Amino acid sequence: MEDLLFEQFPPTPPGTEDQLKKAVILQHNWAYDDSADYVPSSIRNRIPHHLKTDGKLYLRRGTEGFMYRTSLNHKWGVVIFIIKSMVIHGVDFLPLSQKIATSQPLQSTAFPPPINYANHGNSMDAFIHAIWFTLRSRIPDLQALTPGFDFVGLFFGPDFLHNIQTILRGFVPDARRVFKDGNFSLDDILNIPKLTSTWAPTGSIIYIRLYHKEDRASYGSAIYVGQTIQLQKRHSQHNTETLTSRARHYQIARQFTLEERHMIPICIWEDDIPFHVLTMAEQTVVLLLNSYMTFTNDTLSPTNSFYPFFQRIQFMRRLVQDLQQRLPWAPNITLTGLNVETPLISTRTFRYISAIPGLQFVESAQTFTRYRTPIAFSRKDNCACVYRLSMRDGVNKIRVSISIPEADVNSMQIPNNGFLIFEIMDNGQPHPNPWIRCPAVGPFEDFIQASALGIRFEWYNENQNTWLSTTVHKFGSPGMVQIAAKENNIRLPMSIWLSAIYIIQALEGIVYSDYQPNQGFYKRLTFGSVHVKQLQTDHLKQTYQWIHRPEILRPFPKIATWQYNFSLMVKRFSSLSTFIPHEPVNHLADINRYNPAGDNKPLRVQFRTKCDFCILSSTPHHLPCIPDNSSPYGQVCMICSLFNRPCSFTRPAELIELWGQETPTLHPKTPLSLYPTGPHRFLAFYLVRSQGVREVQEPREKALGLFQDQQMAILDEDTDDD
DNA sequence: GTGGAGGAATGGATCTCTAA
DNA sequence: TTAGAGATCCATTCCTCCAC
Repeated sequence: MEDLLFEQFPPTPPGTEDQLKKAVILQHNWAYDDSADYVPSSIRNRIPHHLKTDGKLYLRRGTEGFMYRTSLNHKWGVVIFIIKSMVIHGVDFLPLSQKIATSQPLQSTAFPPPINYANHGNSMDAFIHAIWFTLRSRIPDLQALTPGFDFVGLFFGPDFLHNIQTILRGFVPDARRVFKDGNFSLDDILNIPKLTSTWAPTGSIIYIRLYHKEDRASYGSAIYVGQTIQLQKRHSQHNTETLTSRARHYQIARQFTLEERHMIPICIWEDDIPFHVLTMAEQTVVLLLNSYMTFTNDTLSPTNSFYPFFQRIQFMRRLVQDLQQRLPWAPNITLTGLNVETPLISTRTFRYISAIPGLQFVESAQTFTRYRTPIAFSRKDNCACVYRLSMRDGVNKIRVSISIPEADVNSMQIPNNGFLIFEIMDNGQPHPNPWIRCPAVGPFEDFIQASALGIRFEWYNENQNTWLSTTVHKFGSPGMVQIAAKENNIRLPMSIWLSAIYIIQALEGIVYSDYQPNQGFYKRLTFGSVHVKQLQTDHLKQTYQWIHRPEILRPFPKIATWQYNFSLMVKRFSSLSTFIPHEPVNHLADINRYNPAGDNKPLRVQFRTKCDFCILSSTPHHLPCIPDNSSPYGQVCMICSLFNRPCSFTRPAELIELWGQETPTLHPKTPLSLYPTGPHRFLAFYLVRSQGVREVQEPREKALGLFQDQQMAILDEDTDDD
C-alpha cells in the first residue's frame, strides 16, 4: 500500500457503515498480541503472521488510519487497530475525487512580510531586492508566461528572504565593489579577476562571458551570463561550441579571439547552495547587467516559434526599465546581450518522475519509495529493449542503460512503451529484487546500498485491459569480479555499482555536503528537464499535493578502511561455519587450526585452495585464489585485496546451505545455486531470477492527476503499433 | 579450465527535433 | 532561437556459449 487516498472508505464490518469515518494518526508506538487471552475469540489470531514480529503486531508512531466506530461513552474506538486516546483526530474521510478538487495547487505559498527595499545600503542590494519583490508580486504574470512554471514555492516560499541573502553574499568582493552604486564602466568589469590558467575558483558560480576587443571601434563588446559548478570545464565547453555552433551567441563569440573571450566569476559560493537559488542568482545577474539578446523588431508574430522566449525577454526588460526609473541604478555601458533563456522560468519541464513514499504500517514491513516515469524503449529487431536514463551534474552528461534481455522481451511480449518504476528501500537495505546485486562488503562504506534500488517495467495490455509488470535486472555483476581479477583493477565492478548509486542520488535529490572530485561521484545529479515530484499527503486534513522533491544533504561516500570491512565481514558472516582470519595468517594450516565449534571437525579448507569470494564469483570461469603477498593483512587473496576486505572460509557443506542450492547451479560441477537466496549471497555479486510477468494495479498517478497526457500518448502509440 | 567467436550491451559522438 | 532530449550511428566492451 502506498497511500491512503481512497476513492471509497475501506469496507467495515456489518452494522458500522453509518458510524464515523475520521482520519487519525497514531501518537505512540504500539504493540498488539492478538493471541492473548483477553482478545475475543472471534478476532483472535486473525493477523497474518508476516505482519508480526515475535508474535506481536508492532505499529509505529505516526501510522495513519481511519476511525470508523466509537463506543457510546466515547472512551474507545475502532480505528483500524487503535484505542481512541492514542490517536490524533483529523477531519472526516474525503473520497479521492473530492481531495483532487480541494488539493492544494503546487504554487501556493505563504508570503513573508514585505520590507522596504529602498532602505538598503547600496544601489545594487536595493536593486536586487526590488527585482525579487517585484517578481514575487507578479507571480501570476510569470505563470502566464510559462504554464509549466512550478518552482514558485522554492523561489518565493518561506525561504524567499534567505534566498535573496544567499544571492547577495555570493558576489565576489571585486564585483560587489564595481557594481555597488550602479555606476561602472566596461573597464571596471574587465578589472574583476577572471578565470586564468593559474586561477580557477571552485564551487557554485555565476559567471559572465565578456567578449571584448581592445580596438573597440572594430566590434561592439558582448556579454553572456551563465551558471556552472565547474568553471574551468564550462569555459572549455563554451570555446569548443564557439568553433561550430550556429547559435547567435557563438556566432558573435566567433568574432573574438580566444584572448578576447573573458570568463569572469561574478558570484561564488564555496558552500552548498540549493540549485534553485543558483538559478535565482543567474536571473539576478542577467537583469543586473541587462544581458538579454536584443531584437531589431519590437514585435514578433505569435506564430513565430521564438515568440515565447521573446515574450519573457520583453517582460523582464520592461521590469528592469521600470525599476531603473525608480531606483538609482543606471549603468552607463552598452553591451550586446547574448542571453535568450530566462533562467527563472526555464520551460524545460515537460516530463515528470513521480515519487510516492511507502506507508510504514507495521514495524516489520519493509517499505520503499516508488518513482515512476513514462518511457519508450529504443529497440531494433532481435535486440534487447534498452532505455538510456539520462542524468547530468550541471556540466557532464551521465547515461545509464537499463535493459531487458531479448529472450525476456520475446517471452513476455514486452512493448516499447510503458513506465519505468524505481523502488528505493527506505531502510537502505537490499531490495528483494534489486537491479544490481552487490556484496555487503566493498571499497566504500555501506557498499550494499546500491542494491537498495529495484527497477520494474510496467505496461498496459489493451487486450486484457490489465496493467502488467516485470522486474528489470542489470546482469553481468558476477562476471565483473573476473574482469577485476584479470585487470587487477576494480574499475569495472565499481562502474556497475556507481550506476545504481547515480540513479539513487538523482531520484532522492542527494547533494554531497563535503564533495571530493575525481572519486567517480558527482556532487548532485538531476534528470535535466525531467523533474521529480513527490506526493505529499496531509492525512488529518484529508488533502494531498505534488511538491518538488527537495534536495537533501548527505555526507560524501567514505572509502571503507580495512578495519571497517573486517568488522562488517565478522558482523555479517562470521559464524561457527565461517572463519574470517583477523590476524596475519601465513598458511592455510593456521586456518585449519581454528576450530570454533570445538567439535574436532576442521574447516577442511586445505582441500580447497579458495576463499568464499573467489568460489562464489567463479562464473562463468573459475577464479584462481592467489594469495596477495604484498598485503599487510595476512591471508588475503588478490581479489579480496582489490576489494579491501578479508577473505572468508566456510565449510563446504555449510557454504552450499548459506548461499543456496536451488537449480540451476552456478557451475555444472558445483551444487551452489545460480540464483542464491541464503544470507551468504551478500558475500559476492550475485544473480536474481527474473520474476516474470505479473498483473498490477493501475498507476496511482493516473488518479492523482499526474501523467494524464503522457499516459494517453503512450497508449495511442501502442494502438498505432498494432 | 581456457580461450575464442559472435552477438548483445554500452559508451561516445553527432544529428535532428521540439517545447513553449 | 535555444538547450536539451532522443535518435542514430559507430566503436568498443564484455557476456555467454561452446569446443577443446
